[in-house]
Amino acid sequence: MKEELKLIKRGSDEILTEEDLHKKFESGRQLIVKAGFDPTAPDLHFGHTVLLNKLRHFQDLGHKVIFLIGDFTGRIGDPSGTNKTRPILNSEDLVKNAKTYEKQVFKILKKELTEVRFNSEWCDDLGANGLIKLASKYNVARMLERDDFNKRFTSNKSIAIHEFLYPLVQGYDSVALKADVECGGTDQKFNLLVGRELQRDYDQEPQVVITVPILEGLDGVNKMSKSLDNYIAIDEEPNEMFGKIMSISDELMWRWFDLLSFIPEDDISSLKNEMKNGKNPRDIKFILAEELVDRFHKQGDGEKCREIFLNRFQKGNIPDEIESKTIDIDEDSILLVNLLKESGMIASVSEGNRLIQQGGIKINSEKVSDSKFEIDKGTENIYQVGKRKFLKIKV
RNA sequence: GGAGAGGUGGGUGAGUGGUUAAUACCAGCAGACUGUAAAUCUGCCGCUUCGGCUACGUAGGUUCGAAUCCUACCCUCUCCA
Repeated sequence: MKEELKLIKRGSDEILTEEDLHKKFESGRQLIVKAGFDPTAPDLHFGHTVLLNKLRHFQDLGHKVIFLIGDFTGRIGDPSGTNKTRPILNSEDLVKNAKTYEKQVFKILKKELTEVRFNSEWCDDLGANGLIKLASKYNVARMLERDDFNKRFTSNKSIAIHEFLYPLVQGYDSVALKADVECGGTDQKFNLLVGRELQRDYDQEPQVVITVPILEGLDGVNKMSKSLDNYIAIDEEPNEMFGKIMSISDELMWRWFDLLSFIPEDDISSLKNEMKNGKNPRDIKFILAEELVDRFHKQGDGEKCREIFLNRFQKGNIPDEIESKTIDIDEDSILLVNLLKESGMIASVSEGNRLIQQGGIKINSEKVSDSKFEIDKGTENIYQVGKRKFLKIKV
């Protein structure tokens, strides 16, 4: 029993309440563990995996995970401050997104212990009456306990009524599913707790709320999200993934070790010591990068990526595998900048000229300094833009 | 229903008739350096057939000249009811 608790506690921010969780474990039955996901963002990234890992832990203990896609709540829009109206997805898109989710999610979760559900299943039937009834279970004073609402309320910023519905509906999901446990990011704490309250109202045993920390994105400051473009998707190409991990700051690296790595905590501490004693932080970052690439791709891919990485940057070598492309032209020759634009390596001719000026463009490892450089028809060369964009182009 | 504030380049945000393709910061990109795509430093950061062209919510207008003034419209926010 103690072991179970320990596993769940690792990497969790809060467990509300631990005592309740203990009791649920004691009961010996299979628990229903719920976690909600946005229907619009099927690109799972590292940030999501903090939560998914936690769910996986429950599965390792034999419990059932409900992967809830909030298609109904998605229409409301989470009151996360910037609330833009979200597009209402048609059922076709929903099915498509769900499929994409499933494809990615099972890299972490066990299929046989996972159930994918949509909350429109029960929310659509709720109707106006049901919604009003649901709304009557909670009150404004309690809503305003939520930090975000509270801030906006006291500073006279607008809070739309429907924003109050979001936590309610999310909480109602827990009622509908008879959830025993709900996991979510720390930013979801309030919403998760509403679920607990509502279940009590519906004469259910209240769910245990488990929050996991929010992972900072590549910039090291903001939370990882697609819209900030500071994320690493879990189905990202191995070398790209490896490189992106290497690009995080040495400081952020430790945070990622804590939240993403499965390396025992003691080993992480000794790595910290090694760095203090002069070990190159890069080599420690390699450990993290390899572990994560291995996890989301094939075992051993991480090592390959490291070799390629070293090769490319230490020796300035050109990678072994380069995508190739053929561009047709009418004339006998084409301006280099135009060719690069055609191939999609650069966005505009102006950008190309700038890059040439700054010495950022190479052909077959030769730096180009002439912005009027022409490429003859019938040639095939390796073009390099910056340090990591390579393309073999046949003209 | 009444009163007010505001919409500027990817973001934040200056600029209130003329060296303003538009201050600054952030992000981004390149280069240098480092046994990291860390940190730091430097440069760049609308598009272009390099003559220009298109840009400051939208559409008109005033003017030699407007992001800056006028008119209408759209949108966002706040306060009072």
